[in-house]
Formats: sequence, C-alpha cells, structure tokens
Amino acid sequence: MIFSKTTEYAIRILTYMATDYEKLYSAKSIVDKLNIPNKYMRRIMTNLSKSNFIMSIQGRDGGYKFIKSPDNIYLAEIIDSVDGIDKYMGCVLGFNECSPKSTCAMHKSWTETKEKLYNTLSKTSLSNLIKNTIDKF
Amino acid sequence: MIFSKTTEYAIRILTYMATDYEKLYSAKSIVDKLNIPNKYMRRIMTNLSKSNFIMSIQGRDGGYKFIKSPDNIYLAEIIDSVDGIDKYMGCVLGFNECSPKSTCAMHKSWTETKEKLYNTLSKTSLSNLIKNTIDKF
DNA sequence: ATAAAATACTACAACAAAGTAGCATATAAA
DNA sequence: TTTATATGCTACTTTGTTGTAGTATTTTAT
Ligand code: SF4
Ligand code: SF4
Repeated sequence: MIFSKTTEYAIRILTYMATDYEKLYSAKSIVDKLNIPNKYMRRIMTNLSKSNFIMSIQGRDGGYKFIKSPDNIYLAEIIDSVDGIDKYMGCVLGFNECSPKSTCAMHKSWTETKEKLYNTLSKTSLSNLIKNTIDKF
Repeated sequence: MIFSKTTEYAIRILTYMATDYEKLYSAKSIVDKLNIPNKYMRRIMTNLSKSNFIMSIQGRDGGYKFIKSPDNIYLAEIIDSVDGIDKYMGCVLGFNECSPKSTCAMHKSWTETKEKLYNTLSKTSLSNLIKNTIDKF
C-alpha cells in the first residue's frame, strides 16, 4: 500500500460518513459497517476529532459528525492530517534534499509525477469519492 | 518515503555502481561511499545478486558487478525485484479489488496517477539517473 | 441520583521493517 | 598449504506500526 493503514482507514471512514453527511455516526455503527478493528478505529476517530473535519460528541447518544462539508474536504488534507503529506512527497532515492546544482536526471520526471499525484489528491474531495460508491458499503 | 528503505538503498547502490558500470565493486567500497548500514547493505547486495542485474564474486578480490547494462535496467524492475511493484500499485482506500460496477469516483484519476508513476519508473534507467549526478557521490 | 450508552485515555501485545553481530564459506596470492 | 580478504548465512535486537484490553470520563434518560 502506498499510504499507511491508518490513513487508508481514515479515508474509508470519512468517505462512509460522507454518504449521509449531516448524520451523527456512533463509533459502533461505523465499526459494524466497515471492516476496521474496533479499538484501533476509536483511536483514529479521536485523532480525527482533533482535526477540522469532524467533531465528537461524548456521552450517551454521542458520536461523530462533520463540522465541515465533505465538498470541501480533500484527500490531501486527510493524508496530511493523519501522516503528514511530506511522508509521501520525498525523493525516490531517499535523499533529504539535493541542491539545484546536483539534481539527478530523475528529478524532473519524479517531481512531475509527485505533482500529478498531489494534484489528484488535492482535487478529490470526499463528495467526489462517494459518487458511484453505493455498492461499496 | 513512498518506497521502502530497502528499495531506496537498492536504487542508490545500483545508481552508484552505474557511474563506472564495468568496475567490480566490493561491498566495503560501496559502504564507504554511500551512507548505508554495513550489514544491512550486505544483505541487500546478496539479494540483488540473485536478481538479473548484478552478480557477486566471492573470495578474495571479490565484489559485485553488473551482468546487464545499466542502460537497460529500469527503476520499475528494481522496485519489483526488491519489494514487488504491486505493493505500490494498490487502491488508495486499501480495498483489494472493486468490481467494475462499484468503482468509485476516485478510481479513474487514481488509476491514471498510478499509470503515470509506473511510466516514469519503467522509463527511467540507471543510466538515465546518473547523468548530471557527479556531485552526488 | 442513578444507570445506560457513548467517547477518551493509557498501557500493553503482536507484527513487520530496519539494523546488528558472529560465524561459515569461498578464493586468490604468497 | 596457509593467510588475508572477500561474500553468504542465520539468529538476534531495535524500532515503528498496527491491533487489543481495561478503565476513566462524559452525558442523557429515567
Ligand atoms: S535530484 Fe534526484 S536524488 Fe536529488 S532529490 Fe531530486 S530525485 Fe532525489
Ligand atoms: S474503485 Fe475506488 S475503492 Fe475501488 S479500487 Fe478503485 S479507487 Fe479503490
């Protein structure tokens, strides 16, 4: 997998929640629907609640709901929030940084590839994702 | 990092070796030059020797050398040899496979992105990489 | 107030990836 | 044939990620 499990799970959870984006989802209802380990998922939810995407409501009848429209939540933001997008935007050879005078032949095409990837991620919103996914959950 | 450390190291080693592609390189000479943990690098070399890129010569005055021109060794092959390219060609959401009738809106752009990535990797040879990298080693 | 139903927190367990150590084996030069 | 110098192999350690367990806290309904 290109991204970490945690990131994959986060995207799946948020995508599922976006199918009825004003609803309040309990952790239990999400676990029952998606195939994500219970307690691990709780932790992800708690972390996501500290983001600007969703909020948690504690206590009886609590759960999670969006505080920002899924129209305006993009994959790149989610990945950045969970893992930090930089983790996936590094050099192929693992070098931290190359000075302009020592760029290798890979650099240009590699940079373009990464930009294309980043563009895809930063232009795809949760709302985009759920179109045509009725069969998925 | 997008790729595993092992893959990054493999690419760096082979790229370095390609700068003088007919030379026999001892493990020690590579370790001294590149910043890769000694024994870990040895293991990578042994594994690479079982690939079709390089061979090892044991015993005194031994080392490693190419058995295939770096002109014809592409990054995609190296990645495939070390980690298996499939590891990096999966779905963003971590799903194994989606039936044609349940593809999500992400699928098309994601597939395109992956293809672009794969194209870059499968068209960039080691020889391509070393051009303009004299400062690097 | 109390109980029920939810999330939050903390510590631990299991697993995989990365890195280390030591000994075995191979080979060429002396 | 011995020695020096190289790679090969196997088991271990460390570190990071993924997953589990139990308890604490929060809040609503009764
Ligand atoms: S120049 Fe080459 S080695 Fe340096 S960051 Fe760019 S791709 Fe990596
Ligand atoms: S349709 Fe969507 S969820 Fe399915 S494999 Fe393609 S990108 Fe992944």
